[in-house]
Amino acid sequence: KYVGNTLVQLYGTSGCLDSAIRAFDAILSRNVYSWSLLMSAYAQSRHLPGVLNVFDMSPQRDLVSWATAVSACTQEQRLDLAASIFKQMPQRNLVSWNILATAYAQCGYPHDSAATLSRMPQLSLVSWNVFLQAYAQMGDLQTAWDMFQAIPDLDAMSWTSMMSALARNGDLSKATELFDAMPSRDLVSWNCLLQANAQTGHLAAASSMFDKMPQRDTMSWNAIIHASVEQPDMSVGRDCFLSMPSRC
RNA sequence: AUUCCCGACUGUG
Repeated sequence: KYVGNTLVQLYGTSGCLDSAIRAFDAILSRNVYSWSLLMSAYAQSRHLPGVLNVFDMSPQRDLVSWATAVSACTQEQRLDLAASIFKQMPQRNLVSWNILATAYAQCGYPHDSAATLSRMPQLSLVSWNVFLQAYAQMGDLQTAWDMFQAIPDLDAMSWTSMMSALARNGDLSKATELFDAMPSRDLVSWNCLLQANAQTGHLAAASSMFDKMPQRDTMSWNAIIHASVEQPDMSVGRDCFLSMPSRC
């Protein structure tokens, strides 16, 4: 029933902006979802003017349309635009506020991010994760840790955020402890600790992780190749590079 | 049917 919208989404999320636009043009009866999906397609292709243009042309705008617009400004570091659009929103929900808090953090203002979150009447798990990341970004690992302990229903992002903060702070052993304690590990959590080891010269630990990983992507390969090249025997890095599949 | 249904927010990079 929503074949047209689904096509726009499919092309949009895979970065085929032109195809997404053609799919959108082919839709006979566009609804508010169609317009949002086209905005998302532009956002995925990092084309902020396109996002805002579609937003302006939309016959109807709902919370999601507004949220998509603000979020697109955020990824281009346009805090001024994000804040300006946020102020004009006719309604706001929890997600809107989460996006604003994310905007502050991503533009280098973790204190404003935390201040925003602390004024919110309700917090979701996403909010808590942004909160934790804001304190980590300020370098306040103690508060981040206290928050980590207090968050109900921690998810993979909470665990990886905390682990990443510890690793960035130079506490590789605590980061490793956290990794081992995680209820489930995904590619991002593996890559995070792999990179932490690789970037600090722990080639043995990095290699061991690399071998044990259930899946690897280009970031995993990049991390291990960089680490291999940083040590005296250059042939290790070369062999590693040559053994990398063209698609992974 | 504000409850179903196609869209928005957070982690490595």
